[in-house]
Amino acid sequence: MPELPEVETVVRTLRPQVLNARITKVELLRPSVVLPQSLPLDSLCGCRIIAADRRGKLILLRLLPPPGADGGEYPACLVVHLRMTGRLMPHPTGTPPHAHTRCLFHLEGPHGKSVLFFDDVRAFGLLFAATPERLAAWDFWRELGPEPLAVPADALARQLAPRLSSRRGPIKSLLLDQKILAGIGNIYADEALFRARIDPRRPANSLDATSLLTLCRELQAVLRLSIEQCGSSIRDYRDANGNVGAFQNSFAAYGRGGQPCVTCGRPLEKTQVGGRATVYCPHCQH
DNA sequence: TCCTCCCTGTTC
DNA sequence: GAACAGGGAGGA
Repeated sequence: MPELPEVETVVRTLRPQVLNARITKVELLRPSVVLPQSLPLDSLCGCRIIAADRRGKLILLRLLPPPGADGGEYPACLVVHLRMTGRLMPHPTGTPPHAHTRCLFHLEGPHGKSVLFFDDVRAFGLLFAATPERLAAWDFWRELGPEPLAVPADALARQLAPRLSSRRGPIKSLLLDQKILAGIGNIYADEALFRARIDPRRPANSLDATSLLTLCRELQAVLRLSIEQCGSSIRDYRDANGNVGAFQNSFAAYGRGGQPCVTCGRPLEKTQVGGRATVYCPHCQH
């Protein structure tokens, strides 16, 4: 379940392997993973990868059109969303597709040839070969909320305050809303709320400035800790080298329903908030 | 603002 | 053989 720290880790491990490589061929094994507004993936052929970035949970491979490109429409970037079970990993040329390989990108780079695999067991992930115009017209992209780590915690709290002040829904649901804040999923929402000692069911507009600042501080802290440990691996997640993360060993709340709270020792409660599995400590979080 | 669906492997 | 995992779209 790649969230911000996992996607950041994928981008960091992928970058040195694909930078300055040229896409020579694309094999789309499952056409439904391509967004309807995408250019045909064949338009990626000849393009050179000049950067690998992250925005929220999105991976962006920035592209330069082939030299002497004329007339035809070329993508400026390839957007990849791993959703639940997506993986992006280069393999040696000739490696046969796996059972859940959705797309293959053949690359010719400074370090030789390779094939970038997009694997996705549950086929929730998506690919989008985008021009700047097509990207700007994508609602999800246009409405994406602020980056949680782009500014200090107090500035983040000031960005969030007006977005939460009119919302009576549970604070956890709003943390998961990519329009409010980009990159947070179920793991880091539960972990941040636990560390901030805030009940996930509390109406968002009931948080005062102090609580919101605490939440922003704890959210940033937990995201940074996880990035340091190369993210969390529940079952599917791997970085672009095939390595697992380590932060799952540091979970205080996520997946620990019924186990003792690391703060007070009482059992953690498992419930549903906004349809999502949620674990919290009824004694410590208010 | 909440519910259902998409998708498939794993767990109960 | 059903329940569950869950990000996001779409509908009630």
